[in-house]
Amino acid sequence: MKNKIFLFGEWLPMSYIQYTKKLALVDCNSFYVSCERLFNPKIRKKPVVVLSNNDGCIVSRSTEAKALGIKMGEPYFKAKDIIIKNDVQVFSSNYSLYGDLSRRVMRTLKRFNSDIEVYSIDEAFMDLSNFSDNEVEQVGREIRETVLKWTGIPTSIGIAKTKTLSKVANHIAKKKQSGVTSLIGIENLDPILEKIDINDVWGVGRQMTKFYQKNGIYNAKQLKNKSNTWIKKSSNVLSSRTAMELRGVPCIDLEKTESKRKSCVVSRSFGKRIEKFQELEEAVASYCLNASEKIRSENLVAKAVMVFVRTSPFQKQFGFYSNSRTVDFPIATNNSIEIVKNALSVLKVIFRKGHRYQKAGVMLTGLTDAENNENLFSSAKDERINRLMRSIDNTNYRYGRSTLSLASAGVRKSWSMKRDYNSKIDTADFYCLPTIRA
DNA sequence: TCTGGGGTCCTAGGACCC
DNA sequence: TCTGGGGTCCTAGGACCC
Repeated sequence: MKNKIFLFGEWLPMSYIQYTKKLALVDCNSFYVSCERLFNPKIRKKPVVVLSNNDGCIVSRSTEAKALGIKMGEPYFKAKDIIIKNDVQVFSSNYSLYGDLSRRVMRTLKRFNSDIEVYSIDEAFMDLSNFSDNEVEQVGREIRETVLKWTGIPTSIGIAKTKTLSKVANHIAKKKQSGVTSLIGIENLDPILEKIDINDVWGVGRQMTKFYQKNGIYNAKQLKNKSNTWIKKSSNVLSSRTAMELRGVPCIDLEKTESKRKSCVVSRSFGKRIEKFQELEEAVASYCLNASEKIRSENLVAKAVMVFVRTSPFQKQFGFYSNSRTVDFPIATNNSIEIVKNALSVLKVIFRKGHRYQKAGVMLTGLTDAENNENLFSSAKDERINRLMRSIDNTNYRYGRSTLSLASAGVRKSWSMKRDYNSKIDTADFYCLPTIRA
């Protein structure tokens, strides 16, 4: 319990009594849509949506699209009528573009303060504690303007004493012209928290919303004023942390150093339903190649691989089938060949003939540093395999993914996902540079 | 006809041990 | 025939996030 102090019936970080923090949450507005707009001025004022993988769901909406009543996460086919009627511009997601623009935004933020936590592709927490209470909102505005000028991406910024409150502030900032809201220096936050629906509080999801509402808690103020004992007893520590944070007591620290991940998932829905074992085998093999390349690039090894397959949960008339199986490796590995071999061997076990498979995936678990993986059985053979993997990775990096692959991953890939509305912009690909003719 | 993908953390319950 | 209690570790499943 070093670095912690017992306060309000809870172990809290020592930092709480040392000084009060000022945390900013910077959130890119309709991030994927903003990325597409950057390279396509014609859609600046139009309603725009970006679809998830396989063109399945709507995952990003412009303000105009939101105003039309298109909902977040809604299946594309259900929104199609509104989309056609209102000439909504539709894009398949283009993750290499979004990833690249995200890095530009984060680099810009680091110019203001290197103490940032990159929380997701479009969000970062920043520590602005070294600015005074009255300065902080103006600093937020400067950050916002700079990001807009340097990257073209509009953001909203919320500033408060805790992460959960800065989420609240950000929620308010989203609706403001200036795009910046600071709750620093406000004595009584109750009138503000009262207007925040309980399901809009960070950390309160669908299940907890139902539970809270059943107990008469409909907004953030009511949760804040509920006793911690009751919350902890009827839920768990995470919920009581949320309540503490609403009270202005920081319980969730800024994570400045990005920690190594513990698992790596590659999974996809298929462009069409699959019934043949061989096609499933190809898909699982290529997901394995993908995942093992990813962990090699982060210098990790996996203790086990899990394989899963399933049919569509929405088409009950065919009967739902879902199954998974895990294999442990005798020695942690990142060798593609070994990972594929093991994954395919358990795929045989969970495959049932006669199903229309909709999705499959692999998960590498128990990831640890490759350096610490030396053991009694390491041999010259391992070194040869490592060299082979390195040269495959280098080739694929230079000439494009899956230039070098395994035969088991298939060549035709008839199962691969749909991307009918790709904008074909790739800021990380030389061949996508626009050409100018003289 | 068509419904995403990739993470983390917590908890309950079982296996196992003494 | 009667069959303890407490600890640890692991896993699966659920809840949350974006």
